[in-house]
Amino acid sequence: MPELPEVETIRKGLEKKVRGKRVNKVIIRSEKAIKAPSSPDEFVKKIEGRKLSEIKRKGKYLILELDCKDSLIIHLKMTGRLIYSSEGEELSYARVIFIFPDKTQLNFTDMRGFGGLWLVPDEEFSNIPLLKSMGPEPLENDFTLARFRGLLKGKKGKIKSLLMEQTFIAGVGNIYSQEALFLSGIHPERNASMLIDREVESLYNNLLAVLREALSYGGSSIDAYVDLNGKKGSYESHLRVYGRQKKNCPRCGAVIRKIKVSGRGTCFCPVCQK
DNA sequence: CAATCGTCCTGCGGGC
DNA sequence: TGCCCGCAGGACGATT
Repeated sequence: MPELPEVETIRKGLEKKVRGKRVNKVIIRSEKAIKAPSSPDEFVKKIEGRKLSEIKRKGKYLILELDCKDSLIIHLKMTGRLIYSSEGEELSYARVIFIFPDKTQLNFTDMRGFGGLWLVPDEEFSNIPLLKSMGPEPLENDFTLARFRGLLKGKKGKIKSLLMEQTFIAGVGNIYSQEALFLSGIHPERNASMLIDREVESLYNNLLAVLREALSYGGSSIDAYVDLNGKKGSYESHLRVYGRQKKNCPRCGAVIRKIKVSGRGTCFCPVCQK
């Protein structure tokens, strides 16, 4: 499931491969993938002939600005992929295809079909409430320890659920919330209001560290994630607790446990994380 | 109001 | 061994 490091890897790929290109043709194979506008025909008409300008990211959303007032928003959810290929490739898998004049194309594929594309007026994002209420970007310079402390103030929920809330911090999901908590020695079910100063500082440092580290490896290929060239990330073999239930803790050797936190699978070391 | 639950979907793997 | 049930989960809407 692509989180910040994976989506950012794709964003960089898009910047390199498709930024500045004009979209000659749009093919929709799965109308369900088009979330806005309600008419897929309108989606096609508004994009064909337009040029892709800036490629941005907000949390786990990709924002492809067109050379008009509209932006193409993409969320990959669990199994969505964006694959850049030469024209004609990947056609049988793709739900939506964007074809460029240089005989290349951008394919949106999505096995489970939770992902989606929105074409919305620039910066309005009216159909996507979360884009308006998105929390701060953890890897930006203004995300300081003081700001993190401020965000936590008055928060009462389980720390792991809080980390995954996109309105709290942008782009953190099930993988990196678990990794950051492990590195900080904090049990995922601890109440956010009960963390002491030292733990908050540790969590801040480790969250940033694990996101940066994963980004440097091109993300983790959990589920279906690959980059724009169809290449897997290489961080999944470095994950310390995610998906490692019943295996040994890399730090103390104890058996890693798996529990449900707010209905989501969560791995942790019962010895290291208190 | 905040927390939790069900929903969408389908490939795969844990468990019998 | 082989098969199949249920797990996997981001975000949202409904519910309590």
